[in-house]
Amino acid sequence: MQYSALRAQGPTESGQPDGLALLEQFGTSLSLRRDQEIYPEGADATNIYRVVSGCVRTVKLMADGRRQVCAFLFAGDLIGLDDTTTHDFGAEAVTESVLRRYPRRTVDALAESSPVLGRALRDDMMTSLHAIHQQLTLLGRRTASERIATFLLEMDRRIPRTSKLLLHLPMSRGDIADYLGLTGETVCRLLTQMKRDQILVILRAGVQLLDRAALRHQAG
Amino acid sequence: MQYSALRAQGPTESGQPDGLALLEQFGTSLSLRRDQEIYPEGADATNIYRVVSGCVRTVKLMADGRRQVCAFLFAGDLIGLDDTTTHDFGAEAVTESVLRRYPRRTVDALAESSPVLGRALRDDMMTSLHAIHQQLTLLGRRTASERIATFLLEMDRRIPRTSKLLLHLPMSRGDIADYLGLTGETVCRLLTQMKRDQILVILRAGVQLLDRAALRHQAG
DNA sequence: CGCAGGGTTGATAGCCTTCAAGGTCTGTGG
DNA sequence: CCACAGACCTTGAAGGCTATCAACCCTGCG
Repeated sequence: MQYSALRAQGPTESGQPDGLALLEQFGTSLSLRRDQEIYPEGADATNIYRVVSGCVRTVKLMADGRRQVCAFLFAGDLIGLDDTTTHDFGAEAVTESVLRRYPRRTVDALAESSPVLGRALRDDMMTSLHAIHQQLTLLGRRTASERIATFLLEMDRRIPRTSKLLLHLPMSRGDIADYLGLTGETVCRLLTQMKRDQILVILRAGVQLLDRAALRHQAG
Repeated sequence: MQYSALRAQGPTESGQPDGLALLEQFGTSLSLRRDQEIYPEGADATNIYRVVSGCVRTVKLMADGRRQVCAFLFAGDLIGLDDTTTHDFGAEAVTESVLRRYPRRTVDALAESSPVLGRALRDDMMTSLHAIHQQLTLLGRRTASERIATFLLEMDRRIPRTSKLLLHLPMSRGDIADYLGLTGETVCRLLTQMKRDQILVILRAGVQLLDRAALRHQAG
């Protein structure tokens, strides 16, 4: 059941369902409540996870409470692939989520014997690496409004759509702020500004993008 | 000659010289002038490089000239390992440098047959991944003076020392600024502030750290 | 109905940037 | 040896962008 559901969701990137399918018999499912921790920062990286449904964030905390969200993960995305012995980031459910868990030891062993799986994992890792590289310039060199525009385009690309018009944003303004290196208030203000500029409409469950060209322009 | 020099430098991390030694017969050396480009952003990742001597920066440019320095690399560090088909960053020599170049195809093939080399490469990749994760929180959530303090401690740890007291900083203030997501002026001002606070002395060729405890405190 | 939590908006402050003007060092050529 | 040009570094003044603090709204829920 789980298995076919996972295949139905498919990998986010141009993937090989068959490669990852090899893993399925070694996976176990787990359900998570909103804000439930999957593993803390610094935990042993004994498992990797795959998002079946819902949304997950990876976070890094500072001693005084400042927080950096490293990534948001959606159906099909792998979690914890880019850690070895311990996790650099903690992982938490943003919404109620279903995950599939695979023992890292098994994954590594299978990847050695199956070039297809090895390639699929490497591709996934490269995708997340590319994303994190982008994030570096975003945090280091982009203005707040460029960050918001970039974020909306990224979500527009990645979030599985339930409705044609609505872009459902499952994470809070605070989560978005911690992802973009801003504050929640700034995120609010810039979204309001974009609403005034007729770039989007703010709805209860998310946003509706009206002018993607303007958004791309604003993203720089 | 080149080979023994490379071994003398050794890997930066707790490495296996023997693992990387396997590669040596397939490597060719190249010398670089100051500011010379090794490869541009987006180039095919056909080779990986190892810094024998000198200092290299990896950079990402925006259309309007804004620049993000992703990393500084010193003797023993590998360049381009975390790219697959194309390089996410360009690479340039900060100072006159000597590099060793290895065809990626050869590296991959050797790594498959040699677990020792494979492990050495994976370790190196994880080190750079861990560093880039740190960089994310630094750029997203740290103040300017925390960034500078963190930077100085990183350089204190990584730069090969020629003198007991002097920490030679081969890169310009502008390079440091683009690495930390600041401006050159801010880097200057904060270094001057640290000098006033007796944390360091600014010398012609670099700095001398007087109070590493204070520096760690300021790094947060 | 009241409460709690997130979202929105406003006022103010502060950090860092921008713009600008010297200062210092290095390499080059007379 | 000296003069000079250029690049980098340093320092100052002013401004802008974003954070902080605060109030209010809205919604969902007990």
